[in-house]
Amino acid sequence: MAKKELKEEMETSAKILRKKENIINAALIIFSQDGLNGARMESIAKEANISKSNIFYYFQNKEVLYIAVLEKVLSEWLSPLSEININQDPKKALQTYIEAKYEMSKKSPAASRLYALEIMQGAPHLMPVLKGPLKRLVREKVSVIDGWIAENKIKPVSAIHLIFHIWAVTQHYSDFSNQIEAVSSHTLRNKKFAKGALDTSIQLLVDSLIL
Amino acid sequence: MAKKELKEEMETSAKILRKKENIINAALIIFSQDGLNGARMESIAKEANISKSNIFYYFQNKEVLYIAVLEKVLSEWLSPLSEININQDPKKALQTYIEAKYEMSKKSPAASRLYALEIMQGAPHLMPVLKGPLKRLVREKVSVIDGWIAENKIKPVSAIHLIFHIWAVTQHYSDFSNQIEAVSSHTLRNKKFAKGALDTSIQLLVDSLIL
DNA sequence: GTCTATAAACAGATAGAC
DNA sequence: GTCTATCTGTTTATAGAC
Repeated sequence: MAKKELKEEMETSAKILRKKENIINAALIIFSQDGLNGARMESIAKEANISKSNIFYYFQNKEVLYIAVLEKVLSEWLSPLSEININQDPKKALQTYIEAKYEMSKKSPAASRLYALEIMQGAPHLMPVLKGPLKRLVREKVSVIDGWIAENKIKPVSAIHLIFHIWAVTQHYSDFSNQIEAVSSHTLRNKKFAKGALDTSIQLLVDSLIL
Repeated sequence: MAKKELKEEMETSAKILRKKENIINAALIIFSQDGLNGARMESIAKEANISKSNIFYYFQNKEVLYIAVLEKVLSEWLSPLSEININQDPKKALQTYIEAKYEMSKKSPAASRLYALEIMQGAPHLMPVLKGPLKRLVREKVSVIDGWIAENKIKPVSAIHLIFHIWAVTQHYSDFSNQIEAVSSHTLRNKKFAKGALDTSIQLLVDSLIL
């Protein structure tokens, strides 16, 4: 019966997705530590609690798996920027954006590291996204910020460099947490320390621009 | 004759150092792209224009070479912070520090990336330096900045987070140059763009603190 | 679908000629 | 000192039992 077959197919499909999801999550942890070349399929298998060959049942090869991990990470990684628009209050909009970036870095440090590794290695799998959708998105937000300046709502500042500064800081507290912890004995997991980091960013990157 | 032998030994030694230097420079390029595990000795050999086995004549194994590269990078990487002291004018001192960090990132992007990769992978070879000399250095500079605040020379700010913000930005323009170039079509090699980056950092991280 | 066993390719390191 | 050839251990990927 067609209806039953369809239901079974959906269940199977959902099951496959869950299995793939499990592998992708394990792969994210390993790839984010060692990069594409440095990561070992054996380590991913161990992390996922399955056999190495089982991974190859779901993913053709290492690179296909890597790209699947990147795609999962990317969508959520670039989304908060989209929220900013010209009708918002500048202080509130920028503050919300920075908070969202901090929140993501804290929630998904592995995703942050993987993104950083990919970019630092020349973004071989990501360059089209950077040059296409991300570039358009940034250009759009630059004109929003320029609009605020033109309306005398914030002090003059280079919009694109402001965006880069925000990216720099939020990425740094996540990716360099080892150094930060070694030097200061704190990480973003410490609430007071996290508040200090965020407050300093707001003070330097937002409040300093408010007239 | 003793004098002649000594001279020959020194020449040999200098020659060995030059050879080692050549290998280290090639290794820096490869390690900074792929990290310790991801890098291939074959790639380093090719970059150095010698055979793979020749590298092993000068360096016992891959890790010894990696540590030699790290040591070369590290000394110059952490030095500019030392210059800051309480008797300087705050604006000038911070500005000079930021300029020095930008200059280094521009001059040695590979060194910057290698340092970032090592930190992101848990700093297995660098942790003692971070927890020892770097931590002491930072603590010292925090008290310099706190001194400026106490003397009402700059606005109140979290000194350690200010330092982290400066590190974040200078590291970012170097390590994420691929993303920056993809998005903005410029790099720090473009003088006008580099000036825009530096000016924005000074505006946000220094001038905003001046009373 | 998942596993064990194994093939095939690769990479670090060594041996030995020159 | 530098190279080519090779050894040895790993690692990706496949074959085949269950």
